Amino acid sequence: MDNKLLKQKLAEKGMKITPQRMAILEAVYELNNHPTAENIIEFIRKTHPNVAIGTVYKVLETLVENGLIKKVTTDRNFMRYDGILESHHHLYCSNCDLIEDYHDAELDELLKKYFESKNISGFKIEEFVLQIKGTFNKC
Amino acid sequence: MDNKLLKQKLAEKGMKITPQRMAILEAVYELNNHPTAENIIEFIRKTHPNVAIGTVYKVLETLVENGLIKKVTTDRNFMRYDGILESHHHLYCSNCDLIEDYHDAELDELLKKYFESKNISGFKIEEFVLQIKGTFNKC
DNA sequence: TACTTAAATAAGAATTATTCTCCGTTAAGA
DNA sequence: TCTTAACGGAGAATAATTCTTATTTAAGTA
Ligand SMILES: [Mn+2]
Ligand SMILES: [Mn+2]
Ligand SMILES: [Zn+2]
Ligand SMILES: [Zn+2]
Repeated sequence: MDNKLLKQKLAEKGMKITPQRMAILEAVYELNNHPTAENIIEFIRKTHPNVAIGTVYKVLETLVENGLIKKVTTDRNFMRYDGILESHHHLYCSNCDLIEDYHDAELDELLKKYFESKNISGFKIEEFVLQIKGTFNKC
Repeated sequence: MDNKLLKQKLAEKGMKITPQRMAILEAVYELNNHPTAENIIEFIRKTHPNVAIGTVYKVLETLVENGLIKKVTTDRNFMRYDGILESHHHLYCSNCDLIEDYHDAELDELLKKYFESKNISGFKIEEFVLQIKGTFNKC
């Protein structure tokens, strides 16, 4: 992804544009399989050897708050991040740490319809994420 | 839950029966809103003041491995646990740390049917967990 | 019931991921 | 160019979890 676009994404959210933010946002996009902070640090070190670890965590938090990336939960004790904002679900591998995207507009529609009819009392739904747990044949 | 039943559950899995394991398993059942290790430690301290923290983590891991409890993922940096084994989904509150169970056999059936028709190539599904994010009116 | 032993626990150190603090630097508007 | 609030670097601090080692115990066996 080119710098123009990265700058634009930050600017759209009214965020100050800094090299660190651009590098970290780009890393989340490039490392497309839900990278950890660790993965991101390793990646950006290649081009930005002196970015502080604390900065990476801070920037990731800020990017999440501003809706430029999302957190992906795992049953391990570290966080993972996702640069894909459009609604999608996740295939979690039971054998390894692989989390694959599962895009399915038909499923989204099905869920949306289902919960429109069936409204949950006392709760206002913002979004769904279906965790699909299982194993990949390749694993 | 009485001791007989707790013992039985451990025995069914071929696990050695210890007071610590019984207390921790009972705590997960009693603290029914997806307790953290911290919550569990606090709870069992009332009756078992000298259980080591390391033991709690170890036992929780063992209970998960043996399929007596499940982990519940959050976007915070600690794990939560669930004593309810039957398929169900979760309402995550965006305002606080509340995670409420959402049981819905109709939805389970819908998902099962949907993924039977639509099979995901190269992936064998074991279970679904739908994360329903939003806000409770009371929050 | 007493004996045996592998497995489990207590205590506390160590590790890991993440957050915080403080001070120097910089982006962006005037 | 100047100003300044926001940002980032360095490293200490914290919080959750894991590891290590010695001691204890559950549960099978004689
Ligand atoms: Mn994704
Ligand atoms: Mn639950
Ligand atoms: Zn795998
Ligand atoms: Zn709430």
